[in-house]
Amino acid sequence: MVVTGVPQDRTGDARAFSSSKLSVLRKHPIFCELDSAALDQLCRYAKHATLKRGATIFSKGDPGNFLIAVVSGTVKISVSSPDGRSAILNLIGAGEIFGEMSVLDQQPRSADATANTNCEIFIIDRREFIPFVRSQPALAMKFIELLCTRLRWTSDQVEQVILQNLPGRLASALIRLTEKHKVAGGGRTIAVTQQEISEMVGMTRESINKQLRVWSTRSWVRLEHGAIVVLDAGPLQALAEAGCEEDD
Amino acid sequence: MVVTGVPQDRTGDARAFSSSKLSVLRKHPIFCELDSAALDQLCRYAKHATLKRGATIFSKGDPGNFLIAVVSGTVKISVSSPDGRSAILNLIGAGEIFGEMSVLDQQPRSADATANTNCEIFIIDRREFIPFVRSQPALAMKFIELLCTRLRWTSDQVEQVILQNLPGRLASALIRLTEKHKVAGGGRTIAVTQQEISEMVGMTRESINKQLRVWSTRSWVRLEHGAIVVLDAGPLQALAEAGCEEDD
DNA sequence: CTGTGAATGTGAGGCAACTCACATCGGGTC
DNA sequence: GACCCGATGTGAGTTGCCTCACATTCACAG
Repeated sequence: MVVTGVPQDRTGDARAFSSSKLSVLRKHPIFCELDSAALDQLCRYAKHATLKRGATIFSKGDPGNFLIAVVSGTVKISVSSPDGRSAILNLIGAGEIFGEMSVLDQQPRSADATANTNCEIFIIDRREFIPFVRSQPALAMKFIELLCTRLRWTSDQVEQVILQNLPGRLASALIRLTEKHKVAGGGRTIAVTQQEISEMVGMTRESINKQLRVWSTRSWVRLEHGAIVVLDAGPLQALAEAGCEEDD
Repeated sequence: MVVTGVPQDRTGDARAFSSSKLSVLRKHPIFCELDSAALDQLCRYAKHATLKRGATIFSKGDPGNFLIAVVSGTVKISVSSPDGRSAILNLIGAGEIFGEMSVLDQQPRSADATANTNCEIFIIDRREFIPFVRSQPALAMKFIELLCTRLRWTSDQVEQVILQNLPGRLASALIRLTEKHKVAGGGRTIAVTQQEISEMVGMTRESINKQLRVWSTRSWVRLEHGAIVVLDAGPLQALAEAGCEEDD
């Protein structure tokens, strides 16, 4: 029901991870300003787990009893229709947390979370976490910021999907993804498959592929296996902002 | 830039509104648990204003220096593309608040807000409000809940727009709107025009009209001027959950 | 009760994106 | 290196929704 097919902390010794837990949590923007004592307490709550690609972390409709910090790998947040199509709402990478919404508002999970690659995660239980938040007032403000970030991301997605056509949506998605992993320099590699992009923008893989091919002949992007490299963000930015214009 | 073409509190006497302010704010789920002293303080911060239909409250990209409580009327939260098409992200009715996101995270407005009907509103400035929130720890938790509600609403919208076809999207939108103004009883009237619905689901008014006509012949809905009455939510619910199925 | 503008109703024709049906490529594993 | 499977590339035919171009109805102001 919770983490399926996943042995939890095979060492059996929680302290074996406590130093790495500390260093991982300390780096997270949500927790980085906590004092050592608080971080230490949080580490004791955090349970370590490893997941195989494809493992279900939670499903839409589940009660939301825990939040998750991703140590390595990526997690896919998605919803799916009865006929098998699915929409990717977000991809959560190393150093990010997710699943906080249901923990905070006690409502059921609003989407599915699955391991998109093999993953290493920390699980923090609601029963321990909520009192912890109450004891750390600054943490509530951090969560407000996090929720605002999520809301902006999701609103952007609505805006694109409703207002833009294929080239515009794809360009917007690429820009959003390059901005997420803010790396300096011109060529930004986005580690997603074309299938994944297609599920993020709500169009078919075939259509996405054809558009990307066009752009690759113009050297706006380079296509690799399991990745897209944005070579020239300029024209893509222009397309993303144009709303529903031509691509040619 | 802020409230355009709007005389602010024409009486010139803030106290003339203080009792009504109090009664309005007290009713709001965000503020209802505050003690009288705190509510009183909040009322002193709240500036009263009336807006004509179509008035701009804020625009996408503006700095977010105030939050708004709607006393009467409805406010439209929308984004628009350069070619004039627009997408409605939310409709805010009497008793609700909006514009909190930019106030909380200090980022620019992510959408436009305009008076969808003549409105009466309270404006609360960020400079006064943020210290107030910090002095009322319970209020932060309330805002976390509010943001979670917004996030669920917006995620739902993404899900619908990506996964569903016209009948499914329209059905989902109608269900969501009936649930928002939770009124007991079978026939629920939704006070929106077909144009507005079309901008919420991202399809043309013509397409929406044709679908609604089909449903009205089956007595699932009744069409009125500026409103849609849901007579039988059952089949609509089924369509909304079916994802991308037929409507017949 | 008459004019006016917003909201609604309806049809004909077009096209962007989908569906389906493949071929190809790459990176693993045995 | 032989196999396999997931990812990518590509074309031909189909369709759901859009576009455009109107008629009609309602609400309200004068």
